[in-house]
Amino acid sequence: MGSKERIQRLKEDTRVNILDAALEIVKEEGWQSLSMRKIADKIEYTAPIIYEYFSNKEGILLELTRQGYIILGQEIKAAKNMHSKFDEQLEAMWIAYWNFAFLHREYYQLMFGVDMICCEQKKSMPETEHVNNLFGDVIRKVMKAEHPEEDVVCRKFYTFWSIIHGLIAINMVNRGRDEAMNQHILKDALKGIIKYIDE
Amino acid sequence: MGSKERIQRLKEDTRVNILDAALEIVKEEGWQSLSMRKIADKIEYTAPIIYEYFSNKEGILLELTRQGYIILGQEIKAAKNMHSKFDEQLEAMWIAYWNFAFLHREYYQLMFGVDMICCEQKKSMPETEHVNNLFGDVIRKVMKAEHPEEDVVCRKFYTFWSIIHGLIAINMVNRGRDEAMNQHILKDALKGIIKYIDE
DNA sequence: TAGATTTGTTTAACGGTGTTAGATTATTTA
DNA sequence: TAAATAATCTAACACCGTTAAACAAATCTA
Repeated sequence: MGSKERIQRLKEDTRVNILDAALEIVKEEGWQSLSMRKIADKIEYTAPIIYEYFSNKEGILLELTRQGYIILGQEIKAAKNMHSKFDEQLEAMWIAYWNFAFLHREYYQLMFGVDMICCEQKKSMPETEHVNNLFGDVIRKVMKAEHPEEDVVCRKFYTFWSIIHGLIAINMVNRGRDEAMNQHILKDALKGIIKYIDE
Repeated sequence: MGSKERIQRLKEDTRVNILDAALEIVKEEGWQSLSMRKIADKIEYTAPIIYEYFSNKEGILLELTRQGYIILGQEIKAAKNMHSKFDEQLEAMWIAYWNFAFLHREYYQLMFGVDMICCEQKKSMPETEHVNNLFGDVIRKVMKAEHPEEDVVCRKFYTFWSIIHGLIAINMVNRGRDEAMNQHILKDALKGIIKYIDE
């Protein structure tokens, strides 16, 4: 009677295999050339089988987006825990965000690419919310005011995010640029904004 | 014998028609659903005829990118000419950049979308260079140093660009957000960076 | 164990994509 | 008017996401 569960586990396996295969293809050939048939090839099935596990291609992308947010959340949390001062925490967290973008380039492109899909579904994803809250909490603590208005915290977060995302995006299209220069820009910008944060 | 030129003019016309049709489709349905056949439909030809005017789809996108840079360049120049002080010029230019992104959303997405094509060909496009120089010139003037190193000017430009681009990108995916808040963030960020520029 | 039922998987197809080669029509030239 | 050239289309190729139907394999039922 345990065979039910064994089979359930096997099914769960191919679900994971699909996601892994997709990511592997993207790493090799980019998002543009990810196709259902290629995924099927890689897991040694035919294409329609994928629809037993995901409702469509977007379903796969959405799941990978979730994976990305989970990884990002972990790495940001880890970076935070390396420091005790709030402003140092904040800086470390954004640097972790930056590193994530280049260490997991494919995830980042999927999660924050301009053209990208979803948007509505992404909003109602708890993993997204979680990452945002991680930043919100620390920003709130860095700010001098006792009970800063939620509005202002949100604005600060957006300002940060914009700067980092802009840096990353521009560095991704003009890729192969001077890495040292970028690190310099990043630290410069962070310092400037963190100082500027408690006005 | 003037008929040669008349025909040449007609050919030039359909070239323009192709580009116009493409842009119109994108405005109606987005970049995702732009197809050669739809363009052909709109100009009342069949698809293969387009290849008489452009080597492939990417050729069309590249030409539209160029158009975009020309418009952007004009609007930035116009904004600059409205002011005499250098720092005011710089602020106006970036606001013009911001406005371009939302006034010509499609162009902006094509020119600066993360996933996007080209990159190599875009580098060797004089129109791109021109826009960059417009900013470089003014940044150089705003800086206090007599002859600032080219390196530093470049870094400043990238910092600016990153911030604005990030703001725009994030505002485009989360579109329909509070416009007033964004204007506030934009002006805030600009003021901060312009002050910070002559360190 | 034989038959019925469910499950897993594939084949074949639809309508779409970018692109090319070849046939066809229209226009210009001699 | 006949030949040559230019303009345009038809048909096809190879790919894409997706679905319906057919098939095979395992499971359940009597």
